Parts: sequence; C-alpha cells; structure tokens
Amino acid sequence: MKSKSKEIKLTGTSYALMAVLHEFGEMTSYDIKQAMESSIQNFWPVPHTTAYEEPARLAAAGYLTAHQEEGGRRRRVYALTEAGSRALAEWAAGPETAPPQLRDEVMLKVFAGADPAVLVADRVEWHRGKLEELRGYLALARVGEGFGASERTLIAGIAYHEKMLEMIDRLAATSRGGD
Amino acid sequence: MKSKSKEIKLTGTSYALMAVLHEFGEMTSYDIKQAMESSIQNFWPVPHTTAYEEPARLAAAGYLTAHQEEGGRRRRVYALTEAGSRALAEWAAGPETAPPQLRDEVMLKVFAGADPAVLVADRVEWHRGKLEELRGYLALARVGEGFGASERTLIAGIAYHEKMLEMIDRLAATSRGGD
DNA sequence: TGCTGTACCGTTCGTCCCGAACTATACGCC
DNA sequence: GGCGTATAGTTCGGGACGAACGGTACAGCA
Repeated sequence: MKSKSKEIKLTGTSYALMAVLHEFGEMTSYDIKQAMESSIQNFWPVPHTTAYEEPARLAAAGYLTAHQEEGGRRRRVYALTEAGSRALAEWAAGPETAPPQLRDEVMLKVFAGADPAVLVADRVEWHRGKLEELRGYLALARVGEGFGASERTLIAGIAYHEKMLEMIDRLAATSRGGD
Repeated sequence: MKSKSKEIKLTGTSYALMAVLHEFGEMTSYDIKQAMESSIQNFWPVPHTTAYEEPARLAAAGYLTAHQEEGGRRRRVYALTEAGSRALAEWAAGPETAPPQLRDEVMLKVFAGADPAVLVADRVEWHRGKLEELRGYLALARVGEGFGASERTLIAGIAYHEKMLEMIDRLAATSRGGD
C-alpha cells in the first residue's frame, strides 16, 4: 500500500527489538543491545549482532526509520514507524503464543552420561551471578524512570533464577536420597 | 586419518542426537525423533526435520554409519561409529557448558505491553499438559528398560515444569498484592 | 483384488539466526 | 602524538527452523 517495501517475516526477535524501541524511542544499535541486555535478555536472548542486522531488515521492510549520523561513527538511529507500532501492538494483543523453549547444555551432558557434580556447581554459581546482575539493573531502573516494562521483566527474571536454584537443590536432594 | 570425511562443527544438537544413539543403539530417523521427544525434549528442543538432516550431516563426517533398507520406505538406519562415540564421550567429560537459554514468548508479549491474564492462563494449562505427558513417558520408561539417561532427564523435566508453575503463581500473587 | 481413508514416515527449500573473527572510533594518559 | 583500552560496528559461512509437500503402510470394506 504505502510503499513497495520488501516483505519479511516478523519473528519473536523482531518484536523484541520493536518493543525496546517502543519503550525507549529513538535508539542506535548499540543502545538497543544494551537495553535488551538489561531487560528481556532472560526471556529472549540474542547475540549482539542481531542489534545491527535486524534493525536493517526491519527498516527495509518499513517497520523502522533509519537515519545515519554524518560524522564520527556514523551510527544509524532507528525509530518505529506507524507500521512498526501497529504490527507490534497487533502481535502483543493476540492470544496465541509459541510454547517456551529451554536449551540447557548441562542437562544434555547429563543425558549423555556426564557426572553432574561439577557442572551443577558451576551452574549454581551462574544463576547466582545472574541474580546479582538483574538486581543491579533493577536498582538502576527504579532510580531512572519509575515502573516500566523492563522492570516487570527483571522481576520475573529474578523469580526465574530463584526457582531454577530451587530446582537444582531439589534434584540434588532426591538423587542423593532416592538412589 | 581414517577417511577424508568432511569436517563439520558439532553442535549441541549433534550431541543430543548422538546421545540418543548411544543409549538406544541403531535407529532410524523416526526412532530418533520419537526418542528425543520422550527424553531430552524439554532441555533441547529440535524440529523433527533435524532427525532427518542432522544424521546425514554426521554420517558424512564419519560420526555415524548409515545403511539404507532395500524395500519399502527405504529408511536409513544410523549407528554411532568409533569416532562418534569418542567425540560424544569427550564432549560430555568436559567441564565447560554454555549458559542455559530460555525463550518465552509470553514474557516477550508482556514486555511489549500485553495483558498477562489470558496468556498466563494458557501457559499454566500448557505446563500441566507437559507434566502429564512427561509422567506418561516416565511410566513407560520404568516398565521398559529400568533406569537410564532418559529417565533422569524426564524427572528433571517434571521438576522444571513444577517450578515454572510455582513461579507463575508467585508472580501473579505479588503483582496482585504489590501493585 | 482393489479402493479409500488415515496414520505414519520422509524430504525439500528459502529464510532466519548464530557466533567467530575482525575492523574502526573515541578518549584518557603519559 | 603515540599507546592502551573500552566502546561501537560489520562480515560471512554455515547451522537451524518450519512450512509445505510427497510417499508408504495398512486396515476395512466392497
């Protein structure tokens, strides 16, 4: 209708990126990357190159505007277009969601016959580190702009890691007791 | 050394597949698919086409043998080679693991501003369904061959879904109470 | 014995996604 | 003005995904 922009498939990652732009307005790729790290990272992880490649894709399809700075790093600044906002809102309003997916290499190794002991100890450390990290982001978010989407996501992330730690505890206990 | 087979990168998915072959021996793609569904599915989901494409890749690289049946469906039967077993064992023995990754579209939608109510209700149902499914597999596994890798993975899967349900409860409670 | 319905089984293909490796810019500091 | 380091940005090859489709087996029944 409004322009002969290339049709692309909007994926979860596309929406994640647009949601960030929706919350914070104009951003460079680097800003996007940072914002994702301190918000939805836990529930939708992406490699940092996504913050460079995906906006270009979305812009080509008309969901984002892009202007490149003249000097210096010649960064591109992205913002949602009307079409982008609409697509995001429509998607968010729909009741269908794909089932959640977990990828856990520790479990995979255990499945392949590995001894859980060391792997699990590292994993516990990892979750604890994540908890600290998220609590840090949360503290910043509260000081900053009050209550927003990022904050809710961070709270959920904290709950998630706590539950995972409980799960590890429980599995360790039962395998000690029940074997 | 032993043959000029093509070098490929072994990914988590490669090892998942080899682990299944290690546990059950010779299998067709379809068998592999079924076995993965009733074991590591929760911790390493893959689309069913993987069970057809990946073994071919692995066989070309010398990690699997393949013979095709003569009549009927002309199915290919795969088995681990020496090289495959070794690669799997070495990988499983190593202490490094990639951090776990979760992808959750419900959280993503909430982040994008969606109302959690309906989404969460569906999600609770989904986890309950999974619990039933896994308990079913577990019952079969126990009747079958006794205690194996699959069974341990199923038990962990059950713990996982239970914890996720707890997490949802808790988040619902705090957002009701704390808002 | 042949038809038809349905469950089971297998493959192709275009696009998306990933991560290793690399390059470039900014800026403080000696 | 050169050096170190943190920050910012890009390329590219191949793995992964999922929609769509095609083939095979077999039971039931005419």
